[in-house]
Amino acid sequence: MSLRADNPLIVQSDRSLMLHTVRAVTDARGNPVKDEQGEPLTEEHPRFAAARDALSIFAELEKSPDYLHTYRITPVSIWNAAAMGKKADDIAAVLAEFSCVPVPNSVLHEIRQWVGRYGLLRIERRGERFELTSEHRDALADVLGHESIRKLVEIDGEGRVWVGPLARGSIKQALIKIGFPVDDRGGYVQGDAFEISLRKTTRGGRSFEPRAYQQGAAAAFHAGGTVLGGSGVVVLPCGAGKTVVGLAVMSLVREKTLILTTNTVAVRQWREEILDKTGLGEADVAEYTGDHKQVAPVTITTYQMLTWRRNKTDAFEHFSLFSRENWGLVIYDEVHLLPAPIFRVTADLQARRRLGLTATLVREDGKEDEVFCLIGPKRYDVPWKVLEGKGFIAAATCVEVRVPLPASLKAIYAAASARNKFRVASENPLKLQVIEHLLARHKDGHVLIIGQYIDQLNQLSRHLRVPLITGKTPNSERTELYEAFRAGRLPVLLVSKVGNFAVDLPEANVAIQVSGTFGSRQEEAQRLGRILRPKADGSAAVFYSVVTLGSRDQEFAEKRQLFLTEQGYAYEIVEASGWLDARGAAAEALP
DNA sequence: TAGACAGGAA
DNA sequence: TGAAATCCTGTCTA
Repeated sequence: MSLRADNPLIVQSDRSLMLHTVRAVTDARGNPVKDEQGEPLTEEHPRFAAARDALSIFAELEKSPDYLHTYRITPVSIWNAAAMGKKADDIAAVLAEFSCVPVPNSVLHEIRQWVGRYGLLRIERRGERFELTSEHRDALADVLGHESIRKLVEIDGEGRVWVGPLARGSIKQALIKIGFPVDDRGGYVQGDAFEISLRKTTRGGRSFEPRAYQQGAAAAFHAGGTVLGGSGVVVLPCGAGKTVVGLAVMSLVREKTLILTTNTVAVRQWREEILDKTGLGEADVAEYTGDHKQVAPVTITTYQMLTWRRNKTDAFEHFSLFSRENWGLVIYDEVHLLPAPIFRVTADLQARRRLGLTATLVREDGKEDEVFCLIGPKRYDVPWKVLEGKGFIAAATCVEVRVPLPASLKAIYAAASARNKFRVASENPLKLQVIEHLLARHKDGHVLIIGQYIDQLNQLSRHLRVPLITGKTPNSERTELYEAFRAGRLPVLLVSKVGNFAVDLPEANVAIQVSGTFGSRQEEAQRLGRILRPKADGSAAVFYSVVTLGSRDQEFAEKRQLFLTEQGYAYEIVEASGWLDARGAAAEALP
């Protein structure tokens, strides 16, 4: 393949990738075209979108300023690709196809090494025991050189390496720490059989069939019931119907199932979905929460329930749930939020099938490798833009609105400690006028205003005369407000972080984010997800992120946008000074 | 028996 | 980097 100088990608020897989003416009003779000010004109690089989609399979987006996106290739990003069947040559071919300069050999070499390491070590079942094995004796000898590995295994007289059933998880954790992902072919114990079938018509009376990608995800996970599948993560956008993937997997596995979720609202939603779309009856599906501690062939509980203990030193009181039934499948909802203690239990659960569901594989705590080895590799993912193209999620535009800091706050901002700067900038009072402007622009919209600081939200609530839902709002009042919003009686609703979690507001088509958690990429994705339910009239959704110009607020906003940028959402940037009324303009301009 | 609320944990 | 929300249990009231 010959190198094309007009390609958008540069691969550097430190494994970072630089991708040009634009290129210079040239005339027929190849000379750069300039605008009236004499600045060179640019246009979107014609190969940018294709390169972005291809890179996202094996690299992680790190920075995304306007003209140049930076990706990084990491061991886990390569292993996830390898687990999906990508070969080193496939990855090298993508790099060569989009690169404008030669790809450093050292990088190709490393990729080859990493891909080669996936599956180099395997766990195989031998009767009641598990053997750590490899076709390459050197690799085995290599890892046994590490004390952390040696203490977890038993080596017999023939030099064969045995792993106890309870060490199966910890050995995988230890091995990935030294750079060896294990292909675990140890298989699963058989859970108690339990027939679960999908309905053709829901209880609600609508015809039902999982969509092609939902069936594809379930099939990829199940892998025909062989040891090649049965554990791993399915990545789907918010609003794309992850629950249905869970149901489809349950109908393939047909054994007793334990479902773990983040909160009780989600527990109830899972239960409703199961009753609505499968042949199971009320008595087959139990909720195990603070309110009702029931156990049935399908049991749904929360992470917190399982990790609750009376005192710091006590044992986890509800752990017995894991052994109370002979589960054949454990489903981890929102696997990117999985708390550390659950990792520890999961290490002991390697003999059960494990399905992780999430919209974003990225974790802010960097524990992707733990997810990789304890739940399993990524089995299936569908890019957001693909589902948007097919109309399964609404089209959306993202806008970053930059508003100046009023002069009165500039001194306070400058004097604030690094950590307070973020809060001062986040709570910029001029954001109020920007919101008023946006509300006027979307007079007929169903608008969610989302923020993180209660003080700020209270002020907005007073000035805008819009009701606010926070964690303190009693459940009855929440239900009432959500209902009014759904019915269209309430066009605008203010929500705190409660809005990040499972609330179904299909009508919402505009979201305005006024402040958010430091640099949380997954929070940004969740919040966009709030407005992605397809609209009855097929209209697009708009997501505004209001930030203070040139502040910590703006810096963190950039980091938050990374995940969505990787998914192909482009943030349009708007300066809001022009929207401020006389008061605001004056406040900004004071000496 | 349900709900409302407080207190502690992470 | 810190704030906010959550969950659990237990107690009180009607």
